[in-house]
Order: sequence, then C-alpha cells, then structure tokens
Amino acid sequence: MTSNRRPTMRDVAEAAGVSPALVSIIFRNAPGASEQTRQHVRDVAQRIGYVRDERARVLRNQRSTDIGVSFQTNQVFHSLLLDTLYEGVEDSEYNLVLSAHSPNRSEATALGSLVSYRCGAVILLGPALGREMLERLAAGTPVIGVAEELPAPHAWFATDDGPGFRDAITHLVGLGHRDIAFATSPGAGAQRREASYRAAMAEHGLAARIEAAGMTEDDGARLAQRLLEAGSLPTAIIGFNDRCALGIIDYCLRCGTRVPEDLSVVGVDDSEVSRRFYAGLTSIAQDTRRIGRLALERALVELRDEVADEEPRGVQLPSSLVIRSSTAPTARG
Amino acid sequence: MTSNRRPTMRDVAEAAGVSPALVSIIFRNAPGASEQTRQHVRDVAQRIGYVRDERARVLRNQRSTDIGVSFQTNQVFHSLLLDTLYEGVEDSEYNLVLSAHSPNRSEATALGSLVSYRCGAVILLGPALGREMLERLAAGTPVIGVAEELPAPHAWFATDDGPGFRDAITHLVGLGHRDIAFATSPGAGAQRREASYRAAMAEHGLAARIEAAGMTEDDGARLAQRLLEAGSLPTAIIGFNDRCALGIIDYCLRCGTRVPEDLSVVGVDDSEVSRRFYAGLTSIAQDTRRIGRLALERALVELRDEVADEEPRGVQLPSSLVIRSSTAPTARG
DNA sequence: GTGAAAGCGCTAACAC
DNA sequence: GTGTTAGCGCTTTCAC
Repeated sequence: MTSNRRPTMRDVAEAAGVSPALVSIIFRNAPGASEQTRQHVRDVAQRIGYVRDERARVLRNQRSTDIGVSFQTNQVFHSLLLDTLYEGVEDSEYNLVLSAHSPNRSEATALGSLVSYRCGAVILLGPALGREMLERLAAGTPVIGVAEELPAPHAWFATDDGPGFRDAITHLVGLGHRDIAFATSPGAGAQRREASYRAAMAEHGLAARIEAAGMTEDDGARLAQRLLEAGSLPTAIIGFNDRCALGIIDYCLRCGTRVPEDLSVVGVDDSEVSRRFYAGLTSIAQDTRRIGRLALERALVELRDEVADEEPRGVQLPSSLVIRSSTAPTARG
Repeated sequence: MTSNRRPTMRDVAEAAGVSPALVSIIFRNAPGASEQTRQHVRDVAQRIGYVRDERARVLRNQRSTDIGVSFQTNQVFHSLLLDTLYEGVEDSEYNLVLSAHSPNRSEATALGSLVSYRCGAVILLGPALGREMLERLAAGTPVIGVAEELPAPHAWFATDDGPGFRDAITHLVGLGHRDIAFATSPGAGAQRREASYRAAMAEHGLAARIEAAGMTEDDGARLAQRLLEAGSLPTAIIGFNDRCALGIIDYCLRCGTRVPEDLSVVGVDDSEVSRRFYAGLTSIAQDTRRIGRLALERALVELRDEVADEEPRGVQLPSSLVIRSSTAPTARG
C-alpha cells in the first residue's frame, strides 16, 4: 500500500507553501485568493493526491448538503430514478448518499443509516414503512416519498394512474374489445392502480375483471397459464407492469396464442423492456423523470430551509398512454 | 418540521443525567457501565430521537469502518452483488457506502466520491477505469475489483468462464450439434469469454463461429433477425448473457422458429431471468455470491490492515453449467 | 493574502 | 462509574 494516511489540507498547505486557511478558501471556491495561487495550490493538491474529506466538511458545516436516497436493488424503476437524481445534483454542491434495501436488508435499516450519516433530507423510493417507524427513525429529518404515499407531514410524489388507464381502455374499446382484464399485484401500490382501472371500465359501462398476478414475468406467465388452461382468456389484458405483461405475452407465444390477434396486451411503466424493437408493447407511461426531479427539488428546498408554509404534500403526476405495435412478425398458430 | 438540530450525545447525557463519556461508552458497547445505566440511557436516547452521528465517529476513529462500493444502476448482476455485500456486513461494525455510475455519471466520479467519504477500502463492481485514472483517484485507498481485471497492485475477483463453456459445448455436442455459435458483445470483459468459447470448441475439433450481438435482449433479437434473414441460423448458440439469449429466443419464437427444436440456446449468468418457470434456459452460472463474499473479505482485511505479504491478487472462480429445459410447450410452426 | 483559534460530534485515555 | 481533555479534518472569523 502506498501511504498510510491520506493527505490533509495541512499537508497541501505545507507542500504549496501557503496557509491551511487559504487551501480551504480555494477548495470552497470562496473569494480571497488570486487565480494564480488557486492554480498552484490545485496542482500541488493533485500531485500529492489530496482529496477533500467530505465527512469533516459536512460535520463542520451546520447545514448538510447530503441528500439520502433509499432504494431497492433490482428494481428498474428505482435505477431510473437514481439516474435522474444523480443528474439533478451533478455539478452542484449537493451529494447523494445511497442506502439500499432488499430481502436481506430492511427499509428501516436503510433509512436509519441515512439518518446516521446526517443527510439533510431523505428521499425514499417506493416506501413501505409504517408511520410510527418513520417517526421513530426520521424525527427531525425531512423525508420525501416517491411512488408511494407517505403519512401526514411528509411530502410524496407519485403517478396518477387515472389518465393512462382511461386512455388505454378507450384505445382497447376502440379496437373492439369488451372483455378487458387487469392483472393486479399484491401490495399497497396496486390499490390506486386497480381503482383507476375500475373507474375507466365503468366509464365505458364495462364490467371490471381483475386477475391476480404480480410484478414479475413469472407472475404474468403463471396467470397466462391459468387463463389458457381454464379456457377463459379475455380478449385484452393490462399487465400490472411491463414485466408482468411481457410474461403474459411470452407464455402465450410459446403456446401458439397469437399476440395481438388472439390477445391484446398493454403494460404499465413504458420501461426499456416495452421499447424493445421487436416487442412493441403498448404501455401506460409514468413520468419517472419528472417525479424524480420534483422529489429532488423538494429535498433541496428542505436542505436550504426554504420550506414555504404551504408546500404541496401529495403530488400525483398524470400517466399517459404510449401506443406501439410490434415490428416483428408474430408467430402464426 | 420538528426540531432544527438533531440531538447529540451531550443532549442525551443531559437528559439522562449522566456524562457524555458514559453515553459514548454505552453506544460503543464498551465496558464501563452497568446494565441498568445502559438501559436507562438507551431509553432516553430513543425518547429524544438520538441517532449516533456516523460521520463524526468515523472522523474521530483513525481506522475507517466504511467500505465503498461503486456499482452500475440497472445491472442485475450488480444488484445481486450488493445484496451479498450487505449481507456480509450485517450486524457487524462495518458499513457499506454506495456510489452509482450510469450513462450520466462516470465511474471516476463515483470512485472520487467514495474516496472523499474516506472509505477504508473500495470495491468496484465491473470496473472499466484506466490504470492512471485509478492511481490518480485512489492513491492510498485499497481498491478491489469484481468481475473485471484490475491493474497491478489491486486485487480482483472474477469468473473463470472456462469450465462452464467447456461443459456447455460438451453438452451441446452430446445433443448432436456441430454448428455452435457464440453471440459476443463489445467491451473488455467479452474477450475472456470469447477465448473460453474458442478453447472449448477447439477441444472438440469444431470451428468457432462468433457473431456480434451485445448485452441486452434487443441485441440478441437483432442478431436473431440478421441470422434468420440471411438464412444462416446455426443449430445452437450461446448468448453473451441470459438477456441476450432471451432476446434471441423471443425473436425466434415470434417468427415461428422453434426453440429448442430448430435452435438450441444457452445463456450465461444463471440469472433470475433464465430461471423463469416457462423459460427453462440452460445457462452458464457464475458464482456471484462467492465472488461477492471474497471481495468483501478482502476489503475487511484491508480495513484491518492485516494484509499478508502474499495475498492473492487475481482470483478467478470456475463457472459451471446449469441445465434446464422449458416446462412450457413450444410454439409449433 | 497570512496565522491563530474555536468548534462541529464523537472517541479514548486519564485521573478522580 | 464520572468528568475532563485533546483531537480527527475541516470551516470561518478575526486581527495582522
């Protein structure tokens, strides 16, 4: 190993023949140093491998510039949001501090770790934490939810499934469909989606038909298997999300059921997967990037302590329908 | 918002009527306090919502207990590794500090942020950083690579594709195949995989046939399209990874090409996707969990400064073949 | 532009 | 068991 201790500001100051205070000024881009000195000090710092200690800086600054983000590993939707959030803090003085939750690591643990790193605000992607847990862990730290509702004082940003579902059902009805099912998923988030489906069906005077599935391709495929074996395939189906929809399609194609001739399928998410050039899956799009940006903006407002008295709390952004059709030939029974 | 400043150890001490030092002792689980006092202080801390400031702790402790991890969003393989790493530090004194890279955020930026948070060791998942960049950013911080080779002083852990490819080719040859293609991908990692394929083919006296594809379903599907249109489908093909393999299968099924009757497909990764109950994709498995554990162990050794003189540097774990066959009927032309 | 000094929240050694 | 103290690396104020 090279050196045992990383260089500090003092080391830089000594090597450059200036005072530590000046080095601090330079690394903060604060006024009080000539352009020439700045360049010199930066060069020296570079040479001796100096990297500013972020922890010490934040500790010293009363106002934290760190935004905590809890996310789930293996959730495409969350990956997208992370990208958006990183983009939003790029070249700014703000940092993202990540903490993941997974089957092996609870969301509570993830949030606790963000608080212990003294993030000035925390964004929870797809939160499922109970209200009292939230209070216990985050008292004093502003918390912002994304994609799921959060209890009373906390802001949250999610999708209003209504418009997308309305358009999807109208689209399908226009194609002559009457028997349009919705493949639902267990869990809290599904209820808002289910309600949107029911409402849209009711608008057309159609009977709702909800089938249990889930969020993965496997769940979709199992539903397709069940429907095929029971001989009760609807003429159209909306998958809980794109992955579920793809599972339905895959299973059907393998069994010689033609898509979309025998079964029209619509997904939700407008994910990368639905955009595959051969898949051409019509999908109900969430405005993921805008949701991410809103959540980030809100976090920044909290960090700057600029919270207005009546900041909006639960914001829902309308979904929309993205119509596609496969560019690849369909398997012919 | 509740209170403006989070409570500190001093606040806890005052509220509990003890000295700050005692509170420190209790939160460090150090000897020097009665069981009764411990309970009391913990209760008080809980009540006033105290959470230990991790940054201050690490700053004070010369020895960092933080392990930095840089990963790519939207990479299933990396999600799996994150799970494994989190599992490995669970209930220990060590923490994971994450930093993602994506199209919008370079790996260099991600690594730089980990260094500025003074992680005692850094694990890079799928590193693609050049040697001089690595030196510049991480001088003094031990760096460990996963899945890709790292230049000279750094340790790395990856998969030896050899055994899996050998078994896969032998398996396919046993089924009567002679025209076995490999769908490769651009990028550094592909070369080790390609070499393994070539070697395995040579062992059976077969001519290698390498087709350009990529890492995504789309890449696989495009290759399938190209092969079908050229009328030059091999009888078997190994996808660069499972996603690529699935893309090949999907496109073929849509076009009425039967799998595996007309085309046998093998993937690489043994990912969740290949285990879909209806997919039944035979796949070359990497021992992801073991790679993750080895990398973590190595990071811990670095943190504890227990690096032996001849610690292994480049470790490659053999891959293996997982044979599956679809449980769902195939589309019949 | 410089140098000194205080303090962010915590730990660890020491004397009581 | 308690209180005191110094210091981790940084920022910021103040006099020079």
